[in-house]
Amino acid sequence: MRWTEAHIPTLRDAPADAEAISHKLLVRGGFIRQLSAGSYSMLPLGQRVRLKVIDIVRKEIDAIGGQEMILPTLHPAEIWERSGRDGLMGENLFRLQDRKDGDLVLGMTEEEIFGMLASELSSYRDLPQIWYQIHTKFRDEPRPKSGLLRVREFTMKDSYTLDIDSSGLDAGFVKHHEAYKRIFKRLGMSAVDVQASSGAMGGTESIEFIQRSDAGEDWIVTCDKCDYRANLEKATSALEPLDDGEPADLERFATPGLRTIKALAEAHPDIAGAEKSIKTLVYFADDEPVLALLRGDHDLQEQKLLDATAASEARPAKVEEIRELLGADPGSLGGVGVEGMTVLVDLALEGRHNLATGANEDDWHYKGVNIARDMTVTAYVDLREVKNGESCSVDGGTLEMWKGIEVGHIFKLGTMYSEEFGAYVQDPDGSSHPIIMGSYGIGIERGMAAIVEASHDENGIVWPLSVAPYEVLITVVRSDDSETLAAAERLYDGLRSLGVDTLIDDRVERPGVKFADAELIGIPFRVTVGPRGVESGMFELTVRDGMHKEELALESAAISMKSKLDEALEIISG
RNA sequence: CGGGACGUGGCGCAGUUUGGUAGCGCGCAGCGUUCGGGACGCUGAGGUCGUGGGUUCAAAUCCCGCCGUCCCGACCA
Repeated sequence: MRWTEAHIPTLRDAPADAEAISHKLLVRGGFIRQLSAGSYSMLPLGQRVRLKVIDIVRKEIDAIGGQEMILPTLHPAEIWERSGRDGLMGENLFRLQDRKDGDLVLGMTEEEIFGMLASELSSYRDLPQIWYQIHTKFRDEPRPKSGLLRVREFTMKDSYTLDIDSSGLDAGFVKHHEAYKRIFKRLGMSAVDVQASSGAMGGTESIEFIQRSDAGEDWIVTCDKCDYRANLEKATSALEPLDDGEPADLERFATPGLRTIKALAEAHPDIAGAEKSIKTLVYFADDEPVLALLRGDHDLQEQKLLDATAASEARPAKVEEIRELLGADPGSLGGVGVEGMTVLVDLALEGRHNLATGANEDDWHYKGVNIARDMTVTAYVDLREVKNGESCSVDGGTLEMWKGIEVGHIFKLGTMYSEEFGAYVQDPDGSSHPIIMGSYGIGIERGMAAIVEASHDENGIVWPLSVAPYEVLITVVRSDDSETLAAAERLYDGLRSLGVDTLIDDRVERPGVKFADAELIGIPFRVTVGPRGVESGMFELTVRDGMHKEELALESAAISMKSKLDEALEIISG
């Protein structure tokens, strides 16, 4: 492509209040433009990158047996009502009406539609299947932000596995897991797989792929010794064992004015240290009151509460609600004697005794609390949020926390969609089984932004070769000089005939402008062609990543450039 | 949804406190000089000041409503 024929409007200035560096660079470089909050146009340069990302994703999913199709994004709302996700997704689901007042929604993912298609299958012989599409998704995000990182309209590769049994699901899940690792490697990313919560998708197991970046919104916990990696929403850690001594009797004691665990611990260090206290939290999970009990020095991880209650929404109870439920204000709450209400106790409290907790009467507490003896516990579950520096529950290593961007997520779904949409097949014995589904997503444009977040310098983007809008940029230093331009054109034709994706900057601009633009748009290899080089028979090659320079002999420049590219591509795919 | 800020040529902004009919930088067009790291001179084009209403002789500026955008939080596959 010739720069003078291309649409590459680079800018000196970027949106000043934008937070994410990838957003600034992609706007300045002429890759994207914002239309409205969370809605972006892909300009020619951006579209080239996007298509290269899509191509890599498509090839890898094809390679594990995926069959590409394309489904509607406009869905009758009734389908989402049937799956129950209409309510589950709440405000995040775009809704609209057609001319006949029919309720429609725009798809966020398409388990429902794929499930409906799967209902046409009738025999185990039809399985397994991997179906996928690369298509637009809509989410009415409460707060789009950070450019392409969180938008309302985007492209997702969503694939779905259909299997007769859980071992089939496991196999499809592993295939995707491996394919995703290859995809992110080929995209030039260092994204890692971490254990994750399934959230509103439901299902049993899920793994996220996270690109480390401060622009990310997920906190990841990793062990410095082993390969334990988990989203904070899911992460666990090992705790030092505590000795509670001999079990004592339950006893009420007055605690006037003591409304925090800290105050209680300071006033009664012998009986109510934070580790020996119970933190009592009252939540509403889908309008159902839940008591969540944690050790006094621990914090609740709300996603864990959601997972434990299978609720789609949780919120702390208001003070008046708490008073109505338990008869006391926060600060004097406890689980002793609570009946007829879900009581979830964190695993760190299991088997503990001689603890202190509120008595559900203002200014009174219990001591000598033995959870198993004195409370009606619905379940012991993991509710605690891991803290930085705690010990790994696998090998005792030290846990570190860092932020990252979720670029992919794979789920073992189970049978909920197939049951709802009638996707059953018969096994060899003739009995009918719901198809077991898995679902697997990659956000294409978010991936692009994550690449930029991870790969840029002070002068601009450093695209990995595999997704760069062009592989080689020829910067013509004096394109008004006919001899120089002719030499550059010969190189351009030579590279193009060798199949190299080449952009030639043939603008009549000063060199500084061209160099600055070259670095901004981040093409991996730049060949500088100027009168000086034509004179001496050498072109200068600059590798964008690191800005290393070397010389190319003029007459063989195209060939040697091509072999350098092949070498680089081999490193990526090998 | 709560808090904060902003909306003025294509882009980035000043002007608003103190009302008098719009300005700067970049970019763009023409001419000339220059040009291997964001050149310079001259000339020029380009703006319903987000929008609706109000106050006023007069509104980018003051008042009210609405819309939009960004940031923090809540939220979020």
